[in-house]
Amino acid sequence: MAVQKPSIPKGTRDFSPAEMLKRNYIFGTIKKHFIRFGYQPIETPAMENLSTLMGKYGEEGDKLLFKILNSGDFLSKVSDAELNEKNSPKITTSISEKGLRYDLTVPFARFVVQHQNEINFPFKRYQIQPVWRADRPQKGRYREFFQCDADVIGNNALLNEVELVQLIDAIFSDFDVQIVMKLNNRKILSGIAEIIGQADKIIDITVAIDKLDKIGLENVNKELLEKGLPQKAIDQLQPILLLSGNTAEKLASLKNVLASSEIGLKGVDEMLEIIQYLRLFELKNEVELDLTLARGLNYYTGTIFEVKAKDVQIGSVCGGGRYDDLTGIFGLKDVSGVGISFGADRIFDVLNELNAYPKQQTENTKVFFVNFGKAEEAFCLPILAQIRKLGVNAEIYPEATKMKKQMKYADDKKIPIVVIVGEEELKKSVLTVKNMESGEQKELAIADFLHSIQ
RNA sequence: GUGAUUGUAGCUCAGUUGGUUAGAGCGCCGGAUUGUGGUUCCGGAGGUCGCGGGUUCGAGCCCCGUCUUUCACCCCA
Repeated sequence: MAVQKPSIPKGTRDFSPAEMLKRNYIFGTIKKHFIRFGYQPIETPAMENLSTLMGKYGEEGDKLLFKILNSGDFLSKVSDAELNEKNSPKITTSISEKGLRYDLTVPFARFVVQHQNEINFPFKRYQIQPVWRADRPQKGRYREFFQCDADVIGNNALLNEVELVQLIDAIFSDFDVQIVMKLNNRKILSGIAEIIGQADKIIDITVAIDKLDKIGLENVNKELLEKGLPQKAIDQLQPILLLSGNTAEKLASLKNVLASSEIGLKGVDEMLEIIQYLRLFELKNEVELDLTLARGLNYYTGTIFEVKAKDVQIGSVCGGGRYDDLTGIFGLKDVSGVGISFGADRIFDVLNELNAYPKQQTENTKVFFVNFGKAEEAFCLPILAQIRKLGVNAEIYPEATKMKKQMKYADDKKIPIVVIVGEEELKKSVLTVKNMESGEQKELAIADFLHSIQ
């Protein structure tokens, strides 16, 4: 076979040991806080039945699903007529019945329905796994990336939302990254659509006003007009989009504006309750009501969250919301859930840009033994075993090659302590211990050395 | 899916209007130093110029296609 140039698919990445150390720090930190808030781990398969995934993420989402070709002679079930039509979406259902998961929330809803009799509600689960999306990669967007999800399902109380805010605050404080937590409520957005008489256009409206920050009011209005909203409705929308003041003031004005919309008022009340709760404790980061926050996923029905890093431009690093009926489609009615998803890969990019990793790397090798030959090995191996038993990371070079090469190996791996045992040390039954940072070295008795590294 | 952009040594990049044998820095390997890394000095290996086609006496350079990189749009962690 001809030699082929090695490569990986577009939008995917390899991670080196140095990068994995950083990523494990991110996953470890997030996981630690998930557990502290009472979440329990689950995992689901990388692939789901396509029927589970299709139609959950809107029209765009369906296009961005990676589909898996059926095994075997997958074309045998497709008629010549269908093939000649060349209608890809139509044929997809005949040749593919599995797809890679697009997020962790929909598989979780499926999991909950499938295991409803074993689950103790309210069920707080966390899940840290990769997801796949077939869009074009660009800054902060990959085709394979990790999400770290925490969801509470089977409970309506707004305290769940409040705890998620605390969780977000705790995690980013731990990372030492400044963020803004933006909150909104789909019911408020529905109320707004209702009072301008465009309830059926809710998705177009939210998608357009989501861009207010980015493209400005004029362009948002232009887009709304293109989507078929009457000018009168757009005019009615203006004062709402331009609401100013702090969160409490905005909510007070909204209460007036949405007076005739039952659902809108409900949304305002929910936000008010959350704000009340948030007065009970201190947060390190700011929380604000952002009426332009819409979030694309259309299964959200209540509170929606989005978190942006203050010092790095990279889109949102965490997002989520409440979904009242995601399990309904799988046959379990009236189970509401709320959850958030941390974008580990974006957090990775943010921490890289800010160079915000802790200096202490606990996963690295701490003690390295230079290998001088069989007799020295026999002397060192029991000591090495004891060091490991003490919980200290340690290794020995696998063969007696040139010392220069072994020292360079230790230096490259940034191992802080090198133990040298050659003929002389062997005679005296001692260790020469070198501090790689200072360059100092001294002779130590075995017991003294073991004591010093504890 | 739309519009741009990128590709030359392991990495970062030079390479003249198309003209002999494609260069540098870093890294790698060896030596100076048969028991000492990170600094120094000397030497060496490493390239089908992303891939395929075309124009030309001649292509790393021009044209077409394709893949890849990065960015924006759509959408989104």
